[in-house]
Amino acid sequence: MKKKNLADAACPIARALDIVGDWWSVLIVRDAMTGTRRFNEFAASLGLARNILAARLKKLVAGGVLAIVPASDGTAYGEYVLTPKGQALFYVLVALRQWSQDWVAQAGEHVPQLLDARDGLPVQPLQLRAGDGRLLSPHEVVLSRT
Amino acid sequence: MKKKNLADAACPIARALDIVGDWWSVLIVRDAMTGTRRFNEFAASLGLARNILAARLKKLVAGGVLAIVPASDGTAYGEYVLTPKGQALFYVLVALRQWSQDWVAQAGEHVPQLLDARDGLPVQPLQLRAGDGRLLSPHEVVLSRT
DNA sequence: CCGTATCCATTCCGATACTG
DNA sequence: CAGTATCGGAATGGATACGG
Repeated sequence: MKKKNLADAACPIARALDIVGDWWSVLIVRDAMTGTRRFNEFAASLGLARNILAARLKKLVAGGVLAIVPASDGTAYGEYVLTPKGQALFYVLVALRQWSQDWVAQAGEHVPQLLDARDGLPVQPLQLRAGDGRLLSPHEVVLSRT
Repeated sequence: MKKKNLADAACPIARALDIVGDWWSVLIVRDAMTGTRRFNEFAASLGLARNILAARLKKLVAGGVLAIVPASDGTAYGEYVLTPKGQALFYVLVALRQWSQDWVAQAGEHVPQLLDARDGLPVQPLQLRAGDGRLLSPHEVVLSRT
């Protein structure tokens, strides 16, 4: 049987997973946010096979997360850059990274800092706020069934 | 060749993906946050095969995201509940859901509301703040290379 | 340097039948 | 009700060779 298609699911979380629900796509977006732009840069940084990198890039372009721009230097090849839609995934990566640091921490690892591009100050953790502005912890909030 | 193992990757994002990097795991956690606890409840809600549901639940338990508690009613079977580590994934789901609603919106859909469990008020979007308290947009911030 | 094409192994997923 | 066992098809992923 065919794999289930989440693109037209009722739940927005499920639809998001249809675009970035796999493994490599998330890491590609992560690398794109650090300035990686070229095919071989992605391949070298991620260490994945060229064919599946090509497939993932194609899917991300089709999903509107990445776009191919003509070139920045003189070369005839395109570069993969994040669209605004792709840049908006930043919050997802921050949340994931924060969760991992809080709960999947590894001994003696170098924690990559999240920095403000202008002043270099470390960014504060993500925070959920209720309508009246007060902070919420996860167990105070309910995710309604879709 | 073997699939690459991200469990001991240097990047916290990659390590997180080793636990919840697949499709169904995210949806299982989402359902767990809405109160789903029993095997067949998950199976019915997600519509996935029983064998892979069993495998995913096992992996999530091994990863410390879910725990099996004896029973809440009288039955002899266990129930799957989120650990604190699993509850902390709430922020990731909120970010993902928010991104999807902002950028992958579907016409005429019913948007599931995110509510404060106590007063029922809708929750405000996730916000990133710099050290001095001001709001940051994604393109203002740099995710440093890992 | 940027991909595509091919081959192969592994994994994922669905359907179903079966056991306690 | 809660799984386990098995099967087949599809997708994923790695290695490599090839053409633009």
